Amino acid sequence: MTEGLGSWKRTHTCGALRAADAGTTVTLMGWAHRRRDHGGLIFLDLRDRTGLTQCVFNPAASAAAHGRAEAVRGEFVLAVRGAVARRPDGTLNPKLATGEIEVHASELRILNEARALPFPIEDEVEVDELVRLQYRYLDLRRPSLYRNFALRDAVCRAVRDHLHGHGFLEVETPFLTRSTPEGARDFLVPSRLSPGSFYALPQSPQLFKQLLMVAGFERYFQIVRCFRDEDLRKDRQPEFTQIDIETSFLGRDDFLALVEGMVAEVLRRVHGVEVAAPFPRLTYGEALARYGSDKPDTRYGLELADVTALFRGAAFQAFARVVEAGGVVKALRVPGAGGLSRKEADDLVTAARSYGAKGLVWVKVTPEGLASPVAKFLEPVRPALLEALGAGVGDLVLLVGDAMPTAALVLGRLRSDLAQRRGLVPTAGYALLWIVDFPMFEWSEAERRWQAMHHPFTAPRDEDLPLLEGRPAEALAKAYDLVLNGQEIGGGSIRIHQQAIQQKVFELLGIGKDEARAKFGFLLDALEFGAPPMGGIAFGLDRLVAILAGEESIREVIAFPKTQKGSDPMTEAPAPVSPAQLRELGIGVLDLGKDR
RNA sequence: GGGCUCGUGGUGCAGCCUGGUUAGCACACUGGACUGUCAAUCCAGAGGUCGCGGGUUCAAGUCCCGUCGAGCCCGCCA
Repeated sequence: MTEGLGSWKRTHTCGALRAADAGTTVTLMGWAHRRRDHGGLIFLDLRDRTGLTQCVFNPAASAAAHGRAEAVRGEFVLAVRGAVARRPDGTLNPKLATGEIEVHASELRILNEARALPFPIEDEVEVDELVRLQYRYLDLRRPSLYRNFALRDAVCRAVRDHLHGHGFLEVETPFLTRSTPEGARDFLVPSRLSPGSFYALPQSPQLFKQLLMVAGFERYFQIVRCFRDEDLRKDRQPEFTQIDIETSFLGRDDFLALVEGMVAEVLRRVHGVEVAAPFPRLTYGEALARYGSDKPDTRYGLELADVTALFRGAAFQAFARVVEAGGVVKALRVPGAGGLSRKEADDLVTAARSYGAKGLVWVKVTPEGLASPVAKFLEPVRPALLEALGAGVGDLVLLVGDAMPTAALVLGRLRSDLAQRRGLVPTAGYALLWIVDFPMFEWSEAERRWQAMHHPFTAPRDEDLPLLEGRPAEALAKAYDLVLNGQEIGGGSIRIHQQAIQQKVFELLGIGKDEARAKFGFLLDALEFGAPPMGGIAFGLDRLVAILAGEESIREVIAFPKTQKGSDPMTEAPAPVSPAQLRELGIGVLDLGKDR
């Protein structure tokens, strides 16, 4: 019953025809979106990626075409030939771009049939994500999802055009490379030619892009897949895409200006939005103090306050001891939230604990005074506390006493939880923000050693170089993150381009001379052969596109994403391989059984 | 590694708390009717290992334990 295209050529897409086309004979191709069979007349909405066109089959006009249309079912692939006609008065459909016209079909070819679908091809149908992923090729037929990929394409094109226009070269770097210490868990690939040895898939092209700068390429970029074997989230996939950029001979501010131009170009081209450059900047210390986050959403207020001084030697022992030990007391005033129930208050305490706080003090400001489990201890500082926060009757005040940065981070997360729950987050608009002056190192209590906050190749600020001897905790880095609406969309730094400083940083990170030589020898060598000053950034493309598309999850902007367990329900990857394949690679699989 | 939520015809859900008729509804699907619909309408029909395994009970979709899968979160993600 199905047939080929023959000599037919598609003349128009299904989203193209307008009233002005009335009278032309056209050939459309696409999928049978919906069929309305009136016994005599059959209406058939033909869909391609551009839209819908109503085709009318009239037995009086063409009995053959009408006969074939009777057999058409959902998602059959069709070619329709006929004359464009203005729709009769009263039958125009304002919901369709093509709603002023219809095609009076004279010929119909059924190019392929389709089984009954597991779910309808419609926007806003709620289908279990597992089923969507099993039939992803059907899921992707939904117009809203197609739009996400058109948007993703437009973002990539804007990035490429902008960077090419500024002298950048797109260069590919290896996927099969070597495992490096620090950072995320590596995906490993066994080597057949060197049994027992493994490649690692890159967590990012970090080292290679620096080597391209040593090579004198000056301006490099790549839209490139990166791999990290960590647990998944709605904004984290094991393979994801970065816009990776590196430049030579640019200081931090010149580089940031260049990046701002690119981001502005993207927003202009995909959304027609003009953003003002330079973007606002906040130091890491300020962001932490004011918002309790290194990626604050500045579209709403709810800033934190520091009330440490009020609790020094205070009656409230829990806080007094924290202050004594060098900790801080941070406060968050939530205007008009004083009406929360006991359960809501308890939930806040539970959340605060899960975020790492030892506890959370909540205070309702009522006409009768303070309502709180610890109200009587707070009474002595009540006037000072209310004044410091500008709090009044009806407000809720949250207090966390702890070491920095814990106290601020806990309140920062409660701040964003509460803003969301109370509907304070604007749904439109873009708040772009640079966070700068990150610390070079953070202390890992678990490993009892310093860790690089950004990565081990990040340069310290010139004025902080001396701090590397003895006071590394105070050294700040030439690192920067770009934050969009409270999400980190990019991060980078000016790199160390002098071997001696790189060696010193490795030392502080507990990477000994021999280990550094063994794992990064090629980089250390390169730094001795005339490395230019360099710096760069990497954007999380998936996150950026998800935000621009208004999607919660990056899975909505990745064509074939993985589930939270890292599997693909369609291909059923990962899957076991044959013993022969393993033998060839010199690999045996351990039986880890129940209790590994 | 841990916490929470979910799993019932193809899809989305109800039934579970308080065990006991033939597991119900909507959409999709199949057949029929219908010449202006656009979520077409009307009539009829088919379709279920209630994720899987075990237990309690006279009796389990329902209660208990385990397990698998999905989602969200904590840890993790330089």
